Amino acid sequence: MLMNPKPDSATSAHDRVYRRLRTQIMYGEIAPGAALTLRGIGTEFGVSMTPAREAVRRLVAEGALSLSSSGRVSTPELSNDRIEELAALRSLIEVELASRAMPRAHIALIERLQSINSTISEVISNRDAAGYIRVNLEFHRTLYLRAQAPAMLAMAETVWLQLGPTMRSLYGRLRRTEAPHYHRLIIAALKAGDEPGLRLAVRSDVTQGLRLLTT
Amino acid sequence: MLMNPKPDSATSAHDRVYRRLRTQIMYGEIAPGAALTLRGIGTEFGVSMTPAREAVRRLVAEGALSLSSSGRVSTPELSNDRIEELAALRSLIEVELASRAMPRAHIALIERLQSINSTISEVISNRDAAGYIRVNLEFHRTLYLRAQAPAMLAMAETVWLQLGPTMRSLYGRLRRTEAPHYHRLIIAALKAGDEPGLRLAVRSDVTQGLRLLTT
DNA sequence: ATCCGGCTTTTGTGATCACAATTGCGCCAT
DNA sequence: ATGGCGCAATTGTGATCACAAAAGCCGGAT
Repeated sequence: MLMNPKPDSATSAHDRVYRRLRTQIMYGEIAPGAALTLRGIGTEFGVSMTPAREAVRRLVAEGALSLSSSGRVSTPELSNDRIEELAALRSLIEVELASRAMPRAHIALIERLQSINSTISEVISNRDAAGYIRVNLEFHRTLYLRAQAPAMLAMAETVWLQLGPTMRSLYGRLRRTEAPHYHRLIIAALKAGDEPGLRLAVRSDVTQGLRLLTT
Repeated sequence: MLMNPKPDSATSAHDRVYRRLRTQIMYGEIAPGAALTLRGIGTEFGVSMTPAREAVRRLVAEGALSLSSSGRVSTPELSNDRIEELAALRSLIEVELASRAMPRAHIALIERLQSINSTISEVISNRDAAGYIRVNLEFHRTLYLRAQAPAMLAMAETVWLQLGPTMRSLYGRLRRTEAPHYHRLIIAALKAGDEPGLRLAVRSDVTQGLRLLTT
């Protein structure tokens, strides 16, 4: 007989290191260009270099960290061209995810989205950049999970990961005082069953941060 | 003064292993579900387990290999749902790449595409599945390189990688006798500067293999 | 004060080892 | 012949070590 082997806690050391690093990067808790060392990560998480190396390699493969020619690891500093590309990718993938999620979006999901959206305000008042990014992404992820498209969602999360360190400085410049306008448009389009409106709202929300680069 | 440090040959061992494995997987030279061992890979490439492990981890992170709960590594066997998702991703990303490449596509590029396309016929007559996949992807990559969008191209290649082992069996069922019809449509649209036609042709070419699943 | 040289320290890489868990084979009982 | 049990071989994981290269630092010359 196979007992349930604690599916969440039975993780290897490199996986723990990977997940914690990944979370820090995705939520913009590490500044762009910050340097990391394998031994430093190892001692920070209480493991040897081996799991630290594997976690770092994995994050490099996902574009969350960049590797200098001499093997040094740091969070990437993205060029404006690359940011534009990643925003375009977010738009392409997330519009599709939202579109696929819409037919399955029942009322409980919409209420959940409204609840998440309402917590954004208090995070904003605390000037908590990482918290803002986290709640914002939770809003999107909650919607996209309904699309039942794990490969697409993984792709979208990879893009979020690559944008993580940059988002912090971007949202830092953005002196926001209220919950994002486009989130309300997304919820309204979901309620109305308005698919073109949903696609437009998601595209607008995703590319909105881009304006900070050009202006 | 900084001399050019042989940018292509100065590679670490794990990178050599990674690239060779990646090529084999992307071009469908490994059947879906095939098992791999770290020690096996190590001895095959004349290195120890350490570089083999890093190469495998990297490929797992890219979705090119799948990891069982006990850490065993194998090429993934994709469900039909996942294949549909990946095809949809190819369509989204590659249509955008083609669209961005079109304004920069001068006559030399079109001739290059025609040249690549003409070699497909002879590969087909040899019943060389891996060769067919390789030339087919080279056709697409050549076009997309002109888009000057490295992040998008990397995303597209990741999808190709995930589909690699499956493509072999897919193209195996496809008894093809001539170069793909949609490649000629792509070239014609490029020549005519017909952007909607190009988008349609790319979308059709990319999702064409999918019909083998449903019929 | 600034720039250059050499030296020390830090850092990544790859090999090897000990260990635990899983796998898979063979043997035995029915 | 078949199904289950147990042992042996295989395999992934993580730690440690030796080594080479890169980075940072300190001092001296100009």
